[in-house]
Amino acid sequence: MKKRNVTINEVARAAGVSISTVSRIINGTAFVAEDKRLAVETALKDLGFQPNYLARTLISGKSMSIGVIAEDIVSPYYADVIRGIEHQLLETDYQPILNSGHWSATHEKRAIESLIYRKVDALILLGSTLPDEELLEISGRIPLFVFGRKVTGMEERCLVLNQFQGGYLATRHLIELGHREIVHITGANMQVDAQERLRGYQSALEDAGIPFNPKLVLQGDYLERTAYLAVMQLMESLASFTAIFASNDQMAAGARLALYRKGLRVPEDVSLVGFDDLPGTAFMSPPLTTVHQPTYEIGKSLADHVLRVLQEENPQMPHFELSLVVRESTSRLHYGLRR
Amino acid sequence: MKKRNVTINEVARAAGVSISTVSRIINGTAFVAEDKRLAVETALKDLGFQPNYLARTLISGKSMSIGVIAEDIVSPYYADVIRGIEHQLLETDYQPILNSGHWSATHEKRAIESLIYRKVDALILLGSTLPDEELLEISGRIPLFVFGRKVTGMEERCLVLNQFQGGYLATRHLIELGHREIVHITGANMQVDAQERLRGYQSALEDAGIPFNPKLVLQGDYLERTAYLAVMQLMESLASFTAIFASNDQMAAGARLALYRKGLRVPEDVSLVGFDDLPGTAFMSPPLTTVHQPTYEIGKSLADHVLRVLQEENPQMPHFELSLVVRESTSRLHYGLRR
DNA sequence: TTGTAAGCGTTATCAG
DNA sequence: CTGATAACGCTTACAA
Repeated sequence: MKKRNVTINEVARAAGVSISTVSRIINGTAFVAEDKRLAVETALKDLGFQPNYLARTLISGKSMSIGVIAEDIVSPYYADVIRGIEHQLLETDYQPILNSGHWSATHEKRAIESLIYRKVDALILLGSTLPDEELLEISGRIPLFVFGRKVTGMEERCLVLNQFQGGYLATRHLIELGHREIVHITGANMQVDAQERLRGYQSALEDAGIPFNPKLVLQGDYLERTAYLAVMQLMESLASFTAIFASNDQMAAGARLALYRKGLRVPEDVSLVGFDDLPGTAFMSPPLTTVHQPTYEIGKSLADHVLRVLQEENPQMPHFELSLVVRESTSRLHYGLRR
Repeated sequence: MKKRNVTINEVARAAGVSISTVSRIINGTAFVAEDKRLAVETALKDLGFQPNYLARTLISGKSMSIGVIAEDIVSPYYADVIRGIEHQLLETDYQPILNSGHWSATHEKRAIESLIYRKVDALILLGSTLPDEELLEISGRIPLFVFGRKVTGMEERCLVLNQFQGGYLATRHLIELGHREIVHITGANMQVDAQERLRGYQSALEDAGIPFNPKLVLQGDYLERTAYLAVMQLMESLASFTAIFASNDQMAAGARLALYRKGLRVPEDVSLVGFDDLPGTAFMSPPLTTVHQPTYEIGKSLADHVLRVLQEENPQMPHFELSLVVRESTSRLHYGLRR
């Protein structure tokens, strides 16, 4: 079943020309007499010639591929960025090669080395757990681009969103609806985005003259279960609150289930805001008010940007804003109704 | 910034040996005198030598990579299979190279050719829209494995789940709870799995002596919006039903929102069953009863199987069963309460 | 045990 | 315009 691959050599012999001529025709590098061109072209077809990528790349040094490492390919958040990258690259000769970092510095490092070893022309990191110095060092070896993380020393290669602003927007929205006892469920402990969103929350509170109550800040980890448990516990402690701002949509779902279990309605009894605007949150019941991250567009722009850099164009890193999407999980506070 | 890559040649010169000796030490192919070994090893370290994958692969013909093409990497369903594949491969020297088919034969074909061109050692298709003959032809060029689709002529390379049984299980569950007016929202039109699930639904109905009512079958496409719209319309037509079985979890969410909009409770007024058991459905409100597909395990087994085949082990393709996960979106029919 | 040299399949650089 | 021939970086007979 395994027919040996036909090489440029056999084509040359079949067409009665030299291998250089064949190469020229394949790549359109130079003019070739009409008759030879014809002979070669039919030989190419007849033998079903397929160029060998490895041999090509070995010479040119360009693999026409771009490595993409996401913390987690499964996460819908990164998946959407990846979709954008893929779509943008579809029109070009470049191929994305995907890999996961699994939120672990070891795995990430491994994935990076593996892709460099495979001679990808550039590397895009969708989130990263490696220390700045290490990323800088890698950046010296290969064109490196990072999404979701500012690396000092290579700021112009980083695309970050203003998560602080997102947290602020979400919280201010709740405040404007009259809420003052607003719970915040944080993201994974040390993660920068999570910290920024918390800061946004605090800042909005402060600007509205609402004292910060640490008891209303619940430690989460971006997963449904933890948020669910935390909110359950909060309610059992009889704490008083009228709104919840979760640091991502998944935790908002967890919180929503806790409220459901305790017979609290959303938004009549408790208003709920998420973060990310994952596909699907528009179809939660009720549809979730959340902070939209333009992930797909980011993916497209990022890929485009990388390509430009590879073409030595020296473009500006694109910039994106977060925006609040008001749906049906938030409503004006009904005074007199609280726990 | 671009230091030229150090080659085995420079290492050899630095260590005062020949390139073959260096190669031998790197690959452990043969014994080398202790002193030379030491010299080479320090040279390797000092120069920071990194072997060139392309040159290696050009010779060996093995790229130590496995191409994975999913209809859609973003779909949580396939993403979970991919996660399984990745995890299994993590322990080996093999690298997965991911790509999307975007539910289009053209894109899929393109992705396949691209990966073959890149000399992946095997190809895993997670779903496929190409005709059988084409897949067979590809299978002649490279070890090919297909998940979610039976290709005649290469059955032993296909891993399929019994979707009929899943549909049957879901429907029977509802019947056992006393429901007789059960709506089914189908998956994308021509897709085999969707057809099988519908057949399972019909078969369960028949076995219970419940006449099949085509008006209760709603045409879906696996997306929330369509299911939402279809159920809204159904309710406005004043059709009578007490349960809904959606062909996937996303459509179940869409249906759930429609019920929510009309003030119908789940499961008190209408029972709801999904399909897939995507991460997150356990945290819908209420947690969704659904048919579990062991996607992660499938990914792991599949990768393991591919590796074995590559090692000429001739293993049996693993087999998996679907199972019903009963959560809180279904309950016994309250007689007298219906629309 | 070690080195020389012949590939692997292309592209690039020369002369002609 | 075209054809030798030298790379590309590495592995692997084949000698020594």
